[in-house]
Amino acid sequence: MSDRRTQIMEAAVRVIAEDGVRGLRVEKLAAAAEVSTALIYYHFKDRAGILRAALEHINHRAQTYTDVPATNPRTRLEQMLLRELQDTPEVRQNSIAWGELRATAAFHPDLRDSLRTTTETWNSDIAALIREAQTAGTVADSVDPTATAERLTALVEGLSERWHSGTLALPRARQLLTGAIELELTSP
Amino acid sequence: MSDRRTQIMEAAVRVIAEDGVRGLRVEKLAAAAEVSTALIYYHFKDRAGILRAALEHINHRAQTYTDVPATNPRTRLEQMLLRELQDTPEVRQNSIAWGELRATAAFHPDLRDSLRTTTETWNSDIAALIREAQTAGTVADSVDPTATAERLTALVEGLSERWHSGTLALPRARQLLTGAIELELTSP
DNA sequence: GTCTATACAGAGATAGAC
DNA sequence: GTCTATCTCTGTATAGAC
Repeated sequence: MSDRRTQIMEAAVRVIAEDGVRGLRVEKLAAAAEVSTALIYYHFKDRAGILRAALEHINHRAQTYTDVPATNPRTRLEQMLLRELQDTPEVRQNSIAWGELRATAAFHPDLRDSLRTTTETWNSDIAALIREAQTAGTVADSVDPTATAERLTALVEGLSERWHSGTLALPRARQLLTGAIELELTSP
Repeated sequence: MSDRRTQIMEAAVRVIAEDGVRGLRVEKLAAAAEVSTALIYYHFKDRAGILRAALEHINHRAQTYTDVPATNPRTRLEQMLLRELQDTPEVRQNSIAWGELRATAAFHPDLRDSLRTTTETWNSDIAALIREAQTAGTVADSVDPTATAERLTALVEGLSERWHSGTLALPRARQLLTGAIELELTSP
């Protein structure tokens, strides 16, 4: 991928995080990326192409920025999940943009494949961590890693959207998530 | 509110559920409502007015359609939550439209107040049900009704969005939710 | 590869009759 | 209150020079 493409995609994340997919205007994207609209069309063909590429890009960012210093698996698990609920520009941008793409996928089936892949990757990363923790003895064997991972990541998304829509304060969101992790990992 | 207004708003829910907020075209709305575009502008002033009213309308619908035949509190709780994850046209429409509303609120702060109110109502309804179940002895007293309600409703929203975006099959979503309810209501 | 300038379509909004 | 007809503007996309 050329430098220009990444430059435009980085700008796309910012613009989408600010105005939403719904509010994405090619001209504004061009301004944000400091290039002409024509160049954007040259690289991405059309608006749908821009969106597809932006999704891939956000996807890629989302997969990588969650790495966390290695301590014990259970702590890493908590940190990985909590990291999505942090008020830093990078996380906020990514999280908003990611939410937008999810929402958009409800109306654009062509976006779904890559969305599904990323979600599955995230789920199985979390599930793997749970299994590690089980091996280490910090989590009970009775816990179902797959289902637990699916629930926790879905909860993160739900909390995250409430945060961004102003329905839920961030500290409360983190608190609720911590409670859920506690509950999920402490078997009956 | 006049009949015409409600007629148009009912159509708006359908159109938004189908195309999203961004995909809402006044002309299409007019066709769906079987009126002229001019009439819509007459009643709602401009596109923003249409949207505001539509979101209020969705809000209102969302508050009412979750009533459930009275059995014991715990069962009603499960049914109220599971009801959001059903593949009937009405639920699907409402749920998609509601998701759109939430997503849109991230970029339109003026929508947040009514959104927050509705969410809080939902939360406290669920919390009340949990307290009832505690009184009835079906749920342990150690459960925190407020936090549990917040987590469960947020999870429903997360699962719901995954369902609509094609990331998660509906039966699986229901299964995960049931599991979460089980976990939340069965204290350590 | 990248720009400036521009064509073109589609959607929001209004005028004016009934 | 409601319609038909139409105006205007915004945003997508392309042509063509460099």
